[in-house]
Amino acid sequence: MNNGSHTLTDKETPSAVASHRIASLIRDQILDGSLAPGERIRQEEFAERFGASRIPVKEALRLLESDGLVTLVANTGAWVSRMSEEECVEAYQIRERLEPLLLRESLKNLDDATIDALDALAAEMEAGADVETFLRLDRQFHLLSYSAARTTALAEIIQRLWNSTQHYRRAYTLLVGIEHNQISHSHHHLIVDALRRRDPDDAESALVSHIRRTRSELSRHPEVFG
Amino acid sequence: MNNGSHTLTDKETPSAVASHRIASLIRDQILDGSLAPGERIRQEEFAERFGASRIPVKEALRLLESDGLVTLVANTGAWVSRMSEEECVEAYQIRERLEPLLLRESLKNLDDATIDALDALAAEMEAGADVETFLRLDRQFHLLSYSAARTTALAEIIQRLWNSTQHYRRAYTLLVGIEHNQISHSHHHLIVDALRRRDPDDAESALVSHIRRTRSELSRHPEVFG
DNA sequence: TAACCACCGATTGCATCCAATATCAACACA
DNA sequence: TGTGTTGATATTGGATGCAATCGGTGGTTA
Repeated sequence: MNNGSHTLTDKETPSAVASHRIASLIRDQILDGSLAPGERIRQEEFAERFGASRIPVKEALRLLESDGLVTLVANTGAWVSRMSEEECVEAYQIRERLEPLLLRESLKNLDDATIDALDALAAEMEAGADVETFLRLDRQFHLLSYSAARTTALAEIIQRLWNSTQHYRRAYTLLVGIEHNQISHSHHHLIVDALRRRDPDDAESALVSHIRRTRSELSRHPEVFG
Repeated sequence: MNNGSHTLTDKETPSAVASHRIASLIRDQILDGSLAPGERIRQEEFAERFGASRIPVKEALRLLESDGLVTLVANTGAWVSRMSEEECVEAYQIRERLEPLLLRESLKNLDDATIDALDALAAEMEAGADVETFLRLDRQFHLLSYSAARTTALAEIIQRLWNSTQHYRRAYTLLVGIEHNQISHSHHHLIVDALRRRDPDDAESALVSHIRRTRSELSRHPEVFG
């Protein structure tokens, strides 16, 4: 889905094809926050920005629409998708059911070196830094914990959900500060511990409570969706 | 996603737009079996068949690719997606986690009349008929049981999974015959019973065992994927 | 005889041009 | 003064034509 370094499914996307390349560029801009929800995307403007015609931009927007990142209205235009609180909560409900399954699948093939790396990441997060580093390390931690899974369709659905909620996750973290998310460190350690013991059920339940906690936190801060 | 009558999410797809209309037509052909997995889809051929240019066909193929129904290779062509046994099993693993959630969400708003209708459908299936009727009623039963859910993203993911596995479900049923799926009737009755008692946990577990049974049956008949 | 290379047809990807549609502002009218 | 209507403008959707790329076939050579 994404050609960036922070990808989950590295399927060979022919980025030689302009429409896919453009889709990746726009996607990155949405994910890193330079394109905020509600902002309009004009085909002509982006076409000349990327030095291409409007056709590949149009197709790129279609791709992003199916990712849920862009909302298209016929004969009218394209906007960066805006999520309501209900939609975001729904995404977390789905993640709560699916990510444990992905973690379980990954655990089947997870080697000790990767578990050590996860441990190191959890410790590094605890050292504390700025919000952007916190978000980056958190993403890295979870993606690495899923990296040994061979279930590509599942990974793709989950990556989609991560992407579509990314903006609101950042907004929430910026709002409450990382010190308010200290409890996440405990969750991460619990997950690493369960993985090291090769206990899939325990790993699942630790991850469930981690995701559920974030969901309820988001519900307590509806101003993120204003 | 789909403009046909057998749709789950009736979001206003502007079918005035040619690319969406064409996507629906091709999707229907894939779902009803007239376009089998592995078959090639030539842009020019389908363009003149639908009385349009190649551009909307190309965009329609992109849409179908993101639905997982079509596989695109750059500068080479498009084929109806073919699933391996592993991919199909993976789809069922995901369904096993997600559909119970959708059923639970639906149950919150399900009225008694709909439950009666589900009961009637379960009975009608038991009366027995040909394979095609069996498949149609089964689909109708489950979609109706989900119809009161307001979680659109969840419904969309599940519809996608149904669509991508539809061909293999049909192949399996044709192979073993409907009499071999008598046990499904019991599952359906269990689900209706749990819904009538407004017991979400019981409804979930009945549905889980229903889906899991189908998954293991599919694993026992790998020739479906030959 | 088998393997390798060059060429050619077929098919898709992209750019340019034209048509259709929505948005917005000015204007007439009650 | 408020409202409905109508026109101009901006923006997207689609058709045609050309360039780029892939797959197969024939010929050549070791």
